[in-house]
Amino acid sequence: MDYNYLADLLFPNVKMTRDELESKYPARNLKEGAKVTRFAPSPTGFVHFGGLFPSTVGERLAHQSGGVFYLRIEDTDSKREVEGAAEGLIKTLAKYGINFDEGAILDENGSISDYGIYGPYKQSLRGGIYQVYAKQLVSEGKAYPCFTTEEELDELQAVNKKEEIKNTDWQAESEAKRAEMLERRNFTIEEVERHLELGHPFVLRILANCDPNKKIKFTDLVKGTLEIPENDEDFVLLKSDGIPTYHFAHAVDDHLMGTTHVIRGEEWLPSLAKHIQLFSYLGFKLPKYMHIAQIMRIDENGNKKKLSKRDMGANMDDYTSMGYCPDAVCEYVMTLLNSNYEEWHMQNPDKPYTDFPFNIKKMSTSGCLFDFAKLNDVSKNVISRMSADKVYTLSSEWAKDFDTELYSVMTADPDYTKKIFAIGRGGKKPRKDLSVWRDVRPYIDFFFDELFEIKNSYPERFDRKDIKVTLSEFVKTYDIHDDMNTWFDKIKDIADMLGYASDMRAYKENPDAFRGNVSDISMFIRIAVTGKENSPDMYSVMQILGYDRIIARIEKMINSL
RNA sequence: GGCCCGUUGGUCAAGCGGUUAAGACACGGCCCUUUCACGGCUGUAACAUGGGUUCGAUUCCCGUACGGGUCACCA
Repeated sequence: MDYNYLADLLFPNVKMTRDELESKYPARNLKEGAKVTRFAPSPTGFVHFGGLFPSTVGERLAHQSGGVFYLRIEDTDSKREVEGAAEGLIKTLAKYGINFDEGAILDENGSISDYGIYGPYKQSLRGGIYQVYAKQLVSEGKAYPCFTTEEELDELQAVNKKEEIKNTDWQAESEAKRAEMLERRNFTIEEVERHLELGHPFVLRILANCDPNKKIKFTDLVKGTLEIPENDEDFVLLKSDGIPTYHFAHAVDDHLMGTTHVIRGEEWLPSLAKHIQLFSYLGFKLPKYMHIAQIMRIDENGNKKKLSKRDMGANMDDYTSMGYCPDAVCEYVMTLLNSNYEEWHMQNPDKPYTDFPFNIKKMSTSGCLFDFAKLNDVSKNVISRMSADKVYTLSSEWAKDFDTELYSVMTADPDYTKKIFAIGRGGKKPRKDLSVWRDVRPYIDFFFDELFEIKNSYPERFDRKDIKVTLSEFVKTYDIHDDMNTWFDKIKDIADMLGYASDMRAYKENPDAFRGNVSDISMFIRIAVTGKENSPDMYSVMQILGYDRIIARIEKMINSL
């Protein structure tokens, strides 16, 4: 077989040689140890949590080492491509601190363009490049055209249509398929010419003359030493439309773009043998690989499942609508990625997570379950460290998009709202009431008459008459200029008057001697003023609400009792 | 079904041949406290399983079970 002739037959328009092509992509000039990583999503939808994982690893590794982190769009599957997905991806990633040095970027018009000399960074624009390598492989007898149609293939592997067949003999089926496929490798130049003349489409397959019984020892930076069987599958390199498959594009692009570390989910592990073979056929240096564990969720049956796009917590846009701070999400990701992150953070509470020395060796080899409780805790701490101003700014930005009523109320008088957020904030032990911006409304609503409604919500156990007396007495004596002690002494006076203990210690020693205690008296007032049984410190709350509002609310409550 | 990966408390996980098997979240109790939130103290709770190797295995090897992934002209 004259492979050069076959190559010309198959790729008559490819004139460029591999050397000519590669001269356009010089080696990167980076310092020793600098890592070149990439995020290479296919634009089929939104960014999901599972995608934030590898991209965070890539970003950290590259930027921590003085290397390059770039974005490549893997849009080789036109059927699944979603309009505008790539643009959305970039914007979302940016929110989470995933910024690219190179690659497909958003220009000032908001559309994708190339930045860097290793482009194009959209695979659909790289057709000519793949063809050069494809032609080379054919001319070396390492790849061949296959004219089997998709329909014929489907018949062969009815088995692979998963669900339906649970009990059939997979092995027999796949052997039959393999035998059939092997047949396709026996063709003559004349047959190829005939097919081509008839305009039959073909795919380009790799000639995988490997022995699956032989194992390759391979070291993955996360998983450690792996033993995988050699690839024996004549997988597709170029689809019938001339566009490469993931495998082929991965080899060519990561070689040309100088990727040093390929970071991807462990679902790629089964195709690793294909990639090793391809790199070797092509004479490319194999990059280092990091197959990182998947994020899991619990399904209806209590089993772990890969967190998929549909699941709660998958879509990053959901985090935005719930009001999670990107910083909190990033920190949570770090805790999952490097188990010593939390310890480091406790020692360096004021440093950004980007100062943390990210360590590949500390990465988990097993998948982890997504845990909202933990995220909330991280988030609560992140918010508790913010200034009142910042909380105001961020929460009102959120409310603008997701709670317009709250937005208009809270932004009407920014200073007033900021005072609310300032309660219990800034000290060594700040309040931690807020995990997400969605929590803001129930936390602050009673400060605004527009969102506040007087209603008798006193629990049964309280004596109505005592409540009434307490409220009237409070109105009589309340002076907003009182300091905290004076203010509270007045409340204690009411307690004494009604036979409630003003001294908690005395009450605890002999509860039966009193009708109740001062906390009950406080509660009478709290419910009238805030409508809630729980609130931040009452003195501060009242200082912010102001005399008129307090008195009005209490009097209304007295009348409703 | 083949192949690959994994398995320490409810969750995330330290550990890398000898430990009272850390810590964080969640949960319970106590303290502080006018409620809440915070903070302090404290409690329940784990090495999937069977064989080896070894003076000694959570740690190393083999098997089993269980879980996950994958088996496309998708990535």
